[in-house]
Amino acid sequence: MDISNAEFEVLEVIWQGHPCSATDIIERLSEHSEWHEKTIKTLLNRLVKKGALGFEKQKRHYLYYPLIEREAYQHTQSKNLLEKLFEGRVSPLVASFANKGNLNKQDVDELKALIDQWEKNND
Amino acid sequence: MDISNAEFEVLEVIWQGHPCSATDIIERLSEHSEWHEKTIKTLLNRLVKKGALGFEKQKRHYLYYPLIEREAYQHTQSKNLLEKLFEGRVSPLVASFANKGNLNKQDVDELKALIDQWEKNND
DNA sequence: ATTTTCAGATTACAAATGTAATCTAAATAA
DNA sequence: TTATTTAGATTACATTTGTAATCTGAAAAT
Repeated sequence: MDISNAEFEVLEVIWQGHPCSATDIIERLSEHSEWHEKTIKTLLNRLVKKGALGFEKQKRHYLYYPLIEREAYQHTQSKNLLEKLFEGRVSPLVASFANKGNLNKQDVDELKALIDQWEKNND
Repeated sequence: MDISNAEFEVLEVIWQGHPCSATDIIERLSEHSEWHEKTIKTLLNRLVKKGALGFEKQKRHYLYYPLIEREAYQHTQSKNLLEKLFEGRVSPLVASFANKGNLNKQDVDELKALIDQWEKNND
């Protein structure tokens, strides 16, 4: 299932709180985008057709909810990128950030904590 | 400049060794894909039009070379993904890999080395 | 009970993408 | 020198994506 950029924007607000009506979604998106209501309806339809969203009929409008979790999506997208560009491994990506001066102390502290945790679980 | 998946495959083999002729590229790609020669020519044209490839005329065929570096492409793509999915920070991505059991000792060792290096440069 | 409205369904249409086939001019073969 | 080959240029066409407009039927208003 391939989710386009525009579709992703819609999914994103649904992940932020669901189930929710189309009106809801349109309202929430209006703060970040200039999309026409009709555009958003189209994207909702496509997401349903792709199996990324489900809905329940409620009188005459629908309540939508995600059929894929944000974490799962994050992970598959990340894996795809790493496989495409970094032989599937994380450290070259981190190295690339380090080399460009795009790592700060907070990032490094978090990485250290992750490593400690990993070592606690895998000794 | 937006490079499609198919175009990326072509760029990838050019990064692996350039300058190179279309014939060269077609030959190298034939080991990994079933693309028709004409398809590859189309992709070369599109990459040139997009400014991702340059070429020099050589008698009647061209020698192509990349106009963007792989490292630069890696980095912008990585940043885009992180901004889209992880608030622009690397550690949540690493955390996601750790949580899925997708980190091994080599990865962790490399990350530790990166951190040491970073701390040496930023104390 | 009619009319109006509005949610979702269907249709529209241009640009990008995947995947080639055809055209054209120049180089090479005969 | 004429015929043939062939590299790159141009054209083709279906699908996906961005961005809506129109249609349709049921709910709400009068």
